[in-house]
Amino acid sequence: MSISSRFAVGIHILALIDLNKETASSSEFIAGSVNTNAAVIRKIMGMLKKAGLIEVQPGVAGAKLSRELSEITLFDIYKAVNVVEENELFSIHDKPHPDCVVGKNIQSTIEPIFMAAQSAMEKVFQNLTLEDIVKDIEAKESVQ
Amino acid sequence: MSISSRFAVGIHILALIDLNKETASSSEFIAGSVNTNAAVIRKIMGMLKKAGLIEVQPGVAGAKLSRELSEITLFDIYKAVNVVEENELFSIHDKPHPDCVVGKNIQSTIEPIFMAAQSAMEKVFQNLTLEDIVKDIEAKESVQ
DNA sequence: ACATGATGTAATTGTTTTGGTTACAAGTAA
DNA sequence: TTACTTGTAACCAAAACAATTACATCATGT
Repeated sequence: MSISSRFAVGIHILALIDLNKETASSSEFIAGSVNTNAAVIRKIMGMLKKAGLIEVQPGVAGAKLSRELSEITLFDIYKAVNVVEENELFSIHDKPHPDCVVGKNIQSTIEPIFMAAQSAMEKVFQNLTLEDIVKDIEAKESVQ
Repeated sequence: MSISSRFAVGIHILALIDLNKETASSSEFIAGSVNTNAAVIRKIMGMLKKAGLIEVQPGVAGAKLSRELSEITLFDIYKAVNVVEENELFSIHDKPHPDCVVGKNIQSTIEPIFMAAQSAMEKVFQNLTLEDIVKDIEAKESVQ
């Protein structure tokens, strides 16, 4: 099991749009950097657009960020690309036997724990922004 | 995307073995409580056995916990049933273009963040034991 | 107006994972 | 021996992913 790479690609796309501001980042160009098909990029960019993170116009090459780098958290991207449903990171077997002490109670016992675990994970993304990503990339670049 | 219910079922199995100590919990019996096939239960119990959490003997019905309830964390179970690989909760697109500023650095920038998020999630399970689960179930039971 | 090139989106495909199912070898015990 | 259990292997349908192809639609420059 693994969470879709749409999330990583989404971060890649947004960072690239910013670091490549001077020229238009077409889906073809981004696809070259990500190393995938342009249609895949357009699909993910569609999600980012729908979430209000970027502005794109049909027919015109490129996209721009809707907000400041520091105003876009990784959690925003995570939600935009829809890689994990709300409180459904962990699946629970359904219809455990209601006549059994464990079967009757296991779901309500486990659910809040799974929710807490998912929240702990998501909080990491809430505390990081695209600015952190871009600055980290720039720092690595300046060293080389 | 969702993490396999093997984890939830693993917790269910162990809690049931404990709460049903007085009689032997055969795979058939457990399957009834979980509401699935006995072969599925045996497969998961094989993982729990391999991880040293339970003791089972071929041919003889039932299983017993290898350690005290308080000595078995949810993280132990999580690892035992192998639902998420080490540091691979999030997948990252591979072979981004090395001639691109973003493509060259994105992986090393994102990886530690993804690891931190996964760790935050796993820590929740490290801080909970089967004892917490069983006590919670017993508490619910005593109210009814 | 028209050609060019871009985005938006649907349909298809191969691969992998999941959970369920059947079957059966091998062990245990009355 | 008989009955029951665990341990596995094999197989299947369904779902998710990422890649790919195709094409409608839009924008722009000549």
